Amino acid sequence: MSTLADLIERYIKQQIRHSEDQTVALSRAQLAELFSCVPSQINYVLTTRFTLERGYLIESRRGGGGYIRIAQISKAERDRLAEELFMEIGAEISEREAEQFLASFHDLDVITGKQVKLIRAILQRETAMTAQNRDALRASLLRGIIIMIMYK
Amino acid sequence: MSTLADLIERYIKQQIRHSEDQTVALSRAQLAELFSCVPSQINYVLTTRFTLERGYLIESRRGGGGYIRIAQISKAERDRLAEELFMEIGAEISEREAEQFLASFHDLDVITGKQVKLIRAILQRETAMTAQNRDALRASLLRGIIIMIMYK
DNA sequence: CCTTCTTTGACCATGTCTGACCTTTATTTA
DNA sequence: TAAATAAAGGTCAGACATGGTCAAAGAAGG
Repeated sequence: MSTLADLIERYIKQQIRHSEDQTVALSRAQLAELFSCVPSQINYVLTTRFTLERGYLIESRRGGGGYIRIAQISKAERDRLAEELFMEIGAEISEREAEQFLASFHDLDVITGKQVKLIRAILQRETAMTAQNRDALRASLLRGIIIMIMYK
Repeated sequence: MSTLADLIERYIKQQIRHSEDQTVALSRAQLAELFSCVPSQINYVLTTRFTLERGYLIESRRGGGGYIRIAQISKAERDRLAEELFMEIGAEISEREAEQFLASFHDLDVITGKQVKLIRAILQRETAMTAQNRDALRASLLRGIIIMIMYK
């Protein structure tokens, strides 16, 4: 049985399919009106079904002329973004930055959740072994591992 | 879906692009007339979209023959401003501040429109995951991402 | 039952636009 | 040329128009 959230999700995805550029702009209030529900229900659907992990970008604006725009990131686009992200790995990165990269690569479906854990463990283990230049080592490792996965 | 302010902003930016020296001089009253709105609407657009942080200089004069001149600053100047802007990212920033920073970096050509969207999504996603210290996390993420882009 | 997902509503934050009133500068007039 | 007047532009508060958040109640599934 479909829930309201499912219906709204389906509706939005249909709109995206029918669009030219895999993007829809909608009014939260109007959508809520269309489905006879409270506006915040729309937020619920967005936060549970149109996340970055699932390949969607959401942007919105309040006030007069406000809107919610949902864009589906295409496979090619994701690859491009992943490529860009990869280029952004500097010569040296902190543990925290490495963590951010891992999360982003995961979001872009470059690596799985298990791979994230494995890579994290590898980074920790390897950097613990050397006394200097851990950040550089971490960057090299991350780069090496990611490129292996990307071009497998 | 565009608001009046958006239309006026677009119009002015177009004028600047079509100019020789990245500068336009306009009459507040005439512009207001052109867009059928009150003159103060022009001020609204100027103060929200053509700020120094975003790379524009405004000068004006009242009285007979008065004018408003908008100038887009040079590339070198923009780089300097971007540097300054970066330094202004505090230890903790709100979502709204992050949004302003993104708009500013975008106007200063540090990041592309697509990068803005991606970064916004990443910030939202990451901050949604942790319950505390969101502002601090947001600041770190923004700093990290921007600096990687700036010095890539 | 217990947990997780869904739905709602009260309250919040932010963006836009207008109009009344103010200030500055140029031009005209006495 | 000082005063008056006209011709710009500036400020600000308030009305509106949206979207966002969060906690709690309700529903569905194990």
